[in-house]
Amino acid sequence: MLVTIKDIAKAAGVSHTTVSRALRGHPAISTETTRHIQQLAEQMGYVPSAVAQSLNSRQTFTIGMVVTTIADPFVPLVAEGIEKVAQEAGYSVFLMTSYNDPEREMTVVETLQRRRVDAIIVTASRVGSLYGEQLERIQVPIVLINNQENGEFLHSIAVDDVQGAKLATEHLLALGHRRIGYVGLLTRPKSNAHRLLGYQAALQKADIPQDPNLIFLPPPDDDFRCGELALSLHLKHQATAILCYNDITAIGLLNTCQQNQIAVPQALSIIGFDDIEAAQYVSPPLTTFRQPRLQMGELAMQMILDLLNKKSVEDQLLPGELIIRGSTVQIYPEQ
Amino acid sequence: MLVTIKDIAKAAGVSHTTVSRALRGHPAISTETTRHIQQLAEQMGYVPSAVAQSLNSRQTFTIGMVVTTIADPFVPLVAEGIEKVAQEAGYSVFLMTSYNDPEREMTVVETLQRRRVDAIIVTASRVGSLYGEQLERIQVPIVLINNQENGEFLHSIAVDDVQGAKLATEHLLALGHRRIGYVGLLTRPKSNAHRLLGYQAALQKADIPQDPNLIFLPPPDDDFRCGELALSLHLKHQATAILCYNDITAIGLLNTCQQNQIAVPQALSIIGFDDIEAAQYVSPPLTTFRQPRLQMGELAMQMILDLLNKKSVEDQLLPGELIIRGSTVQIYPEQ
DNA sequence: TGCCGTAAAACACACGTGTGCATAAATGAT
DNA sequence: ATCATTTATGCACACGTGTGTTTTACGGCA
Repeated sequence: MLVTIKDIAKAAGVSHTTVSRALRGHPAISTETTRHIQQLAEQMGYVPSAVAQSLNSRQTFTIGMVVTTIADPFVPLVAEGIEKVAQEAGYSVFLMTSYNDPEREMTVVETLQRRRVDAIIVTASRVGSLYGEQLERIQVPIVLINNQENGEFLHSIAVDDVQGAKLATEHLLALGHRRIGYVGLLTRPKSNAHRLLGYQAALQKADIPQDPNLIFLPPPDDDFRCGELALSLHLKHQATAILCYNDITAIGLLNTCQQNQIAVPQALSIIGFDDIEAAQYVSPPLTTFRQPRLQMGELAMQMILDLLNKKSVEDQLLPGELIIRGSTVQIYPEQ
Repeated sequence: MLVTIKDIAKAAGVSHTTVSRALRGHPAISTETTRHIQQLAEQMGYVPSAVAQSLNSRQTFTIGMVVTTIADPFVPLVAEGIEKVAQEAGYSVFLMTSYNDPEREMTVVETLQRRRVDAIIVTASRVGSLYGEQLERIQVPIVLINNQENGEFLHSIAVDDVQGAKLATEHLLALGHRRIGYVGLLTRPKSNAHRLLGYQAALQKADIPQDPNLIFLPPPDDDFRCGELALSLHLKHQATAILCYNDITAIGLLNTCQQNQIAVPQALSIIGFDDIEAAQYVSPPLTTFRQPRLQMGELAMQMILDLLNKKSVEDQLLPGELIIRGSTVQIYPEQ
């Protein structure tokens, strides 16, 4: 059995109250008693029960981190940022996966409530949008990271999708491309709309007429597979460059190009979004718009801490950064 | 404030005891009262407090998952397996990262103890080996996944490193390679030793004399960087194939080859270990030994459940599978 | 009518920790 | 020497839930 403050009290010949106070350095306890009790606690290997403390204080120092799946390449670095800041502030993190499965989403919300988490961070999941009412009933600070459709009462951190797609498109324009395609994903309605918007804004600013054939929205499928299908933008519609919704899509496209003997970037420039780890390893290495994932996690947890301290917080729209690698190149004049 | 069973009791005009029993379907409570109370609980939005239940039952239905970093490409899929099985069994998972930093490792162990987790799973971290005594004192089932140096009192799940390296080497031998190099990592002493063993066993079985120059153990560094350095095995020591400690190392090597105009696999075959996601995206796609990561996570959590149910369990040494892709090829006779 | 058995619900306590208040002892002031 | 004040500690209760035991009420039976 584990050592409790009552055990220490018995050993020291005092009441458990005194032990409790001595251990937290309460001024009303004499220096000598305090020292003695602390020493005794050390000897007996006492470790306070967070469970009992939580029950008493109505704070668990626990947060729920909801993700669609931790295996999504976007998620781990965000999780790392969250966990790091949380741990430093004395909070522990519950990992909960929803798989975009309604049943599991229900389970997750119910579990968060049962566990009495102090706050919730939802990353790239539908939970934030679909279960808004349930989440709100928990009466706990909630921060959403890159969520689709955010409710107005929730706090959020997101990367500036519009700006990102705009920068990426402008990069391609600067390289001389005029027929630039966009591959979107309907499974991420909000950020897809924003990235499309950025793409269109860049074209418009450069006075390039928009060709609807160059916007490709494949039916919902594997991200990678969507990239493979996007090759038609090049084959059928003469795109010389393609902006992909994310890196997985871009890598899928890259892959098909290799199988079809289409030289990247010589024949086709490809640009991704996110800058996942794999982006730098493929060949050619992928030009992409980097999302500051670690920072997003850190900021989200910091925002939670501020909310718990009743500080006022503001939603953040982070800038991101275009990383130029080998998959984009100046268009050949003869084309 | 949240609804408690006392609130329900007041509303129903009974004692909280009756409510508690009614909610869990105790036979001593009349069917009518039970129905009435359950209905009331539903209406009032009652969600039981796991904290209070834990204090009372001395079970938290919580496990600690310790990883070096969740950003390690090996980890997320293992974590997914753990979380999935845990959630189905009513357990929640604390994510704790140690970063191989002694101070944080101490914090993690202490936190696990404070939180009164029912069990612990340690993945690819030193925590399992270095803090054996502290962990043991927690008096809780512990399962280690692919750990370095396992203590004898802990349970473990690991992939068969010897067999994996042997299969990989035999694959290269079958392709006609005779000068096969091995790049190891000193930061993972145990699995490195095992993989080296498998490599040597395959050579011996094929009656190939061993050349110490073909075994390269770079000084501790970034896994990727170690791969880059391993190019010397080819340039200085005429290796026609190189077995790398893991995929990151293999990709590092692959990268250098491309920068130095060395054709892979024509001039040099490369083989990795793990089969991380990126392995299939690089070009040429990487031949590698796949670790069943999802399954490892699931098995680990299942083992925990068995241990908690006092079933006897056995340490597992899983087989893995050689995935042949494009980075290995029949050696050219003229070489 | 009195006894007993049974059903239904309440009482009392436990889990481990923390806090307001009362109490006891020690100190100082008059 | 007495009272006020400070110092140090203990008591009682709270947090929300669960369980062994007791109480209450009711009906059946002798």
